Amino acid sequence: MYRTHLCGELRQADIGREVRLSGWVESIRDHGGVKFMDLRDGSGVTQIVLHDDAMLRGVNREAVVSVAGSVRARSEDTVNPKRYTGYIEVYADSLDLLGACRNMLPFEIAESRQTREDVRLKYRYLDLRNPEIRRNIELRARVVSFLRARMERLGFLEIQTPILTASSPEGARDYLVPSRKHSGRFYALPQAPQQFKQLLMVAGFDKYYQIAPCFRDEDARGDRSPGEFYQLDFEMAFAEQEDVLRVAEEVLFGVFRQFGEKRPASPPFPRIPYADAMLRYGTDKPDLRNPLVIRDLTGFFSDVEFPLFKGKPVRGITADCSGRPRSFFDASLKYALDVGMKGLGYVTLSDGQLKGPIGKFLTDDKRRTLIEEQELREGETLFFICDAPGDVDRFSGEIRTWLGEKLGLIDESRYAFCFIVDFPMFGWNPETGGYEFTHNPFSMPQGGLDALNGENPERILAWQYDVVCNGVELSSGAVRNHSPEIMKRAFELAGYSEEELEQKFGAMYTAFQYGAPPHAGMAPGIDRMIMLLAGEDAIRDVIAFPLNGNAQDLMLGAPGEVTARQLREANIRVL
RNA sequence: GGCCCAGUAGUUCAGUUGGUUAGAACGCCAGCCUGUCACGCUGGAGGUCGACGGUUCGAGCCCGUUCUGGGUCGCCA
Repeated sequence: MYRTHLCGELRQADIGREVRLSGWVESIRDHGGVKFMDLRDGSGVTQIVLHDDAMLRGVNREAVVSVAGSVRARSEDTVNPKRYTGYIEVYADSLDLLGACRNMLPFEIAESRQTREDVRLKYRYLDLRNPEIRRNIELRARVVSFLRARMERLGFLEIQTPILTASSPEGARDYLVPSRKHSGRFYALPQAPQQFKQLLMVAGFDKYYQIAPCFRDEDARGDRSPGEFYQLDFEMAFAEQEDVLRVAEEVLFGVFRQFGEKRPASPPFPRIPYADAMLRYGTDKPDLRNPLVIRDLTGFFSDVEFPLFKGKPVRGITADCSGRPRSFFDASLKYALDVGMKGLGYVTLSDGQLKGPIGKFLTDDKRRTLIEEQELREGETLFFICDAPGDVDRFSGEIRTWLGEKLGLIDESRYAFCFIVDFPMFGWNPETGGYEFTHNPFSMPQGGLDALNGENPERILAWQYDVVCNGVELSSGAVRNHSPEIMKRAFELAGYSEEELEQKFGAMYTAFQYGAPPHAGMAPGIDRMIMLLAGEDAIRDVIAFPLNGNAQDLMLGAPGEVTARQLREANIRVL
């Protein structure tokens, strides 16, 4: 009744047809005797030609109308080659106003991205009419559909896990839901389906996945939604680290090849041990498109009389800065100071001589050694980063990224994936004076019980891994600890008694005593995946109805106040 | 919670050293226009300069407080 075709469908082959189109009025160009209307729906835009003033009564931009008419060819000098439908137009015989647009628009649909974000979010349904935003949401739908198909082809079963669940003692802040029937008690929304998926392994569903909503009450970032986000959560029984990484390679490469505007490198993705990543890239989420690497120069400087570097770790980054003016090096120093470094030294190999602020502290012998060991070529500059052991890696990483960007070394045409593996299991917390889990308490320590009993805890590695793409952390995962004995000992090292372990993770601890298979998994973030695929910088641009940075829904007004009766029923008194 | 930036018309912004009636573009309203496609032309309406307080003869502009938004750090096992 409302339409025979979509607005983006009609072509020259349809000339002569009687059609009916429905959609939103994108623009009206009134020339007096003849009027043109662009009619838009999700598929595209078609030009309508009208001659009757009465037809347009009450019709303005963004009103919803239905037009019946005939498809006609455009004359050669009036075609619009910028549109697929630009070789035809629809001569309107009648027009029905289905939904008037009564209010002045809060912003121009086509330029909504230039508008203040809080206004966009308040009228998100208008923002979503913008084809640029709509494309992201369509992309998201296709990606999710692809992920489901691919996971199922690999033999995974999608299982929904509860949204109303128990508060978990570790990790992020929970969203709490008061219980009506149990006064003073609370559900929590899941931060991740972690425990459920592991219990599914115990139950014998040996390949589980889910497009899983996750809820965490933490502050937002550009690449982190406040409140809620989605993960491609999966878990495999009778699997070790390599089994999981191969699934991740297949799925991620598949989705990035099919939907990405850039070129993903083929699997296998590099496996980089955490310690190497920190040394070579200064971060555990390196952007491998940046060819610069960090070298350890601590040994080289150990016998150099240079007070600023005395007794501290030193790192070096070699970059070709030839042709860069003095201001470039001043800017590099300014950046270093901005991020909290005390300085940034460098030497440049020029006419076979090392020139620059640090050069004069080196003997001729050391200069030769430096040039040879670092394989310095004419015109290249070696930057020195020196700071406290806890800071030097991070600062080196900042300088590596800055140099890569400023020197234009980042290859924007590709997706560079890697796995970071071999994360440390424990870290020393000077405040509590004890060891604590650095990542996930459910991870299996490498070396198992023997390592926990024999090794220095700080040297124990976990079967724990991250997926990183272009410097963005896409996922964490781990081989899980499925042995009650090992779990007990691991928690003991982190300062928990068996009673506390049972109290906090009772269901899992008990379940693992009834025959638990070895299992492993991960959970790539869907929102970040779409962000990379769509080339967006803000995660809100790939979510249909995102919360703002303060975790508010400006459209529906959440969080909002509730009635006294609702509070009474929930057994809540507001302070 | 800390730090940085921004709040002026529906939207995006300009606003000089503190000085007459706060401007522009787009949008909106009215009129004209038979080939536009970001149509064009003419005219018009539209402002608590985020709020409060202070300095001053005089504040959009200077000072203080506060609110809102964006970014960032903390946080995110």
